[in-house]
Amino acid sequence: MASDEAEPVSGSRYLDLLKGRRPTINDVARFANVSKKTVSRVINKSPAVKEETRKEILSIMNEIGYAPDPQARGLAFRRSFLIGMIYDNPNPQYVVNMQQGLLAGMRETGFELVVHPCDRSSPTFLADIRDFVERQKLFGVVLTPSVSEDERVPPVLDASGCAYIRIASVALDLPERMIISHDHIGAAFAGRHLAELGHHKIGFIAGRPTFRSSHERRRGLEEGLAEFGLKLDEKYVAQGAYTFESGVECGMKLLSAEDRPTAIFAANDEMATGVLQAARMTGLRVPDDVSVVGFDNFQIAERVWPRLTTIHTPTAEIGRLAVTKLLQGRAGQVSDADVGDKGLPSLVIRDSATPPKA
Amino acid sequence: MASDEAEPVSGSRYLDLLKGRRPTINDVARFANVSKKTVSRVINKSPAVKEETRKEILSIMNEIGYAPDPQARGLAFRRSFLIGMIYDNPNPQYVVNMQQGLLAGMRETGFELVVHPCDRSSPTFLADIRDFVERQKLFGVVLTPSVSEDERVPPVLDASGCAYIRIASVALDLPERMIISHDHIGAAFAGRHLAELGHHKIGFIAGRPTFRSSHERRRGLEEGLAEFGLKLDEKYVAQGAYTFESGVECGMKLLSAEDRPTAIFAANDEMATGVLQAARMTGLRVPDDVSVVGFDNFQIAERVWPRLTTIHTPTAEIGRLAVTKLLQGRAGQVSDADVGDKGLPSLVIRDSATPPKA
DNA sequence: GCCCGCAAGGTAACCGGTGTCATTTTGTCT
DNA sequence: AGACAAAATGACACCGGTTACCTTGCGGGC
Repeated sequence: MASDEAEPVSGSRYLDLLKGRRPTINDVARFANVSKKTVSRVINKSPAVKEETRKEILSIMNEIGYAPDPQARGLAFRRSFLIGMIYDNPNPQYVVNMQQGLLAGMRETGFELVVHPCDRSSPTFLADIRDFVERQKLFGVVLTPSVSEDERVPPVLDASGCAYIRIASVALDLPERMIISHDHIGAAFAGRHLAELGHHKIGFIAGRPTFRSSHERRRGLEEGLAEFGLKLDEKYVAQGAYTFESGVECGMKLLSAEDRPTAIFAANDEMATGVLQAARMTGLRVPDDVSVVGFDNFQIAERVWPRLTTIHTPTAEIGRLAVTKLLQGRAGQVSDADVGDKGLPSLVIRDSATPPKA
Repeated sequence: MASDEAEPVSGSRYLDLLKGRRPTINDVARFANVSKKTVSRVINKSPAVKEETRKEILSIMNEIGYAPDPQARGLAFRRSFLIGMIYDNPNPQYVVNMQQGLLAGMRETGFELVVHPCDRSSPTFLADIRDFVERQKLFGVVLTPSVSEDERVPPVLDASGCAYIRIASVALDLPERMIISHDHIGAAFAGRHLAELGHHKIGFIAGRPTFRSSHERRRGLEEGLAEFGLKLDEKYVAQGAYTFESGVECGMKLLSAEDRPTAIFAANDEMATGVLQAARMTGLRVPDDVSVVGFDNFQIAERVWPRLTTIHTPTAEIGRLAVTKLLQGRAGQVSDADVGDKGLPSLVIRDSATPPKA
């Protein structure tokens, strides 16, 4: 079964008494000869119910296909069974992967996902979030970069009694409120890989500086290079904005310079794709004349030519961990939010990076 | 204001009586010296309230920042203020564009969007949908291809009293339950464009046949070609699956044949991108040796090389129209779901299609 | 045999709104 | 001024659960 709600068994001795209505807690109570409070105890896994009674009630629930009404429950709990995803990341692939991960984490939990894009630069930004969270009495929200990095947000959520998990590339908060994507570890793979290939003149295209990941990815690159005694030369660094267009622009700048790098690490695949474009425009071949490494391993990395060597980020997995942590501590939830390195980035070698020619 | 809920005015004569609680309908009633039923009438825009009373109540709501609790309202209404998006389309760009359109359509309405991917081939497919819709008592759902084309779904939704709008490339239902994307009109542009460029040997790569759009796009192509006395030759038709990989495969098949087409219309951008790949693998240049036209005009069309000439589909706009229609008939809703050709596809000329060389 | 304590379950009010129907107010006509 | 219909408002139960608190039954210690 894909749901925790059982099918009503046809031909049940109770089913016809319902006259097609969806069963309520009162129906269950009536059929089981108990008060609705006892049924409520079963729903909420209270230990104060005799095993025998519990079995009987569960069996009746199953037989008539009863599922508690989240709205009524929420009203009494003063909290809904909805989880919000608040985001401002413009990359569709990121958004979808993240949603998929969140949904995977909430499967079978009875929670539903409400999506809420936002604009951090809007004057009503905080009021929007507060309204969203308070009106729906959200159980919790997952924040993704760069909203997750905005320090004005957590106080608003706390004031509304809304739990939250911040997904970011670096620790910004208590561990129980964070899922860290460790971007610098991924970027270090890129640095090491390019150094191992024999590159010395390595360019870097940074992402939008309001995203911590941009800095983390640079830091990681430098760490990786340092292991081979290499240093990132400031003249090979360009300031991008995580967009394709900025990748083209920065690529042009770096590649048309007198002294150009033999390899470029772009802080995401979009910009790496832009570099591919810039290389074509400047008559350079990838990877023969210049190697390119991206970051994210989104679909586009496999669709462009040459296919991008890049850093894989387990976006969906991170999303799954995020809801798991958010729901942690609730009855029946097992904490498996620290499953080791499933949440870590890794290097994916394709065709866009080779040793430099001569 | 981004929300229909006003900020509480600080220093209000009432605000301190609330002791920090969120105001309820009882607070408003108390302050206005009316019964909560009258307040309820104002909330629901009942005409049976004297204008003077209404003004007074609205002013108090505004002053204390009151917003009705959707959960409580939903419980009484036996319907939530949630709208579901049920989809199985694997293209992230489509999903995100659609979500964006839906959200645009629900802005300021007090409704929220709950996303629900599904698997049409799962044995629990229908039960999943029923559970989702009934448990949350969804106000309505928007169905996108190919779930929208599954005739088993509407009866389930009807039985649950859940409104729905089906988005599809062709009419499948009553007009008030459909938004039609008219894919054949777009595909006709492609056919006309290639014919006008002087192509005679035109290939077509179909999408997954379980999507109506695949057939509609073929039909459109044929319509466009027919206007120039051209016919689609079956030997230039390949059966794809809307994926990049299938595009590569079909591209290889078509391009490595003895008698190859001079132009290929792929039923979406993903497959067109695959054709680009296949052309490279067979040593053919695009557009010099073979022209390529895609469909969708998703981001990838601008990121590949050469940039794809393609058919733009206003996915977000269609989504906006869908919720508008879904919410139609509710108080205060103006029907603008038939705003003419904003919802129609159009041709976007880029670099992948030129006249054939000799 | 009595009292206490705990396990198991019940009662009634409440969460924040809406439906139904009764009641009061208002305006109009004679 | 009185009668009466229409307009405006209120009382109360209810939506489907939960919390707070009370009752019951039973076993053990003295």
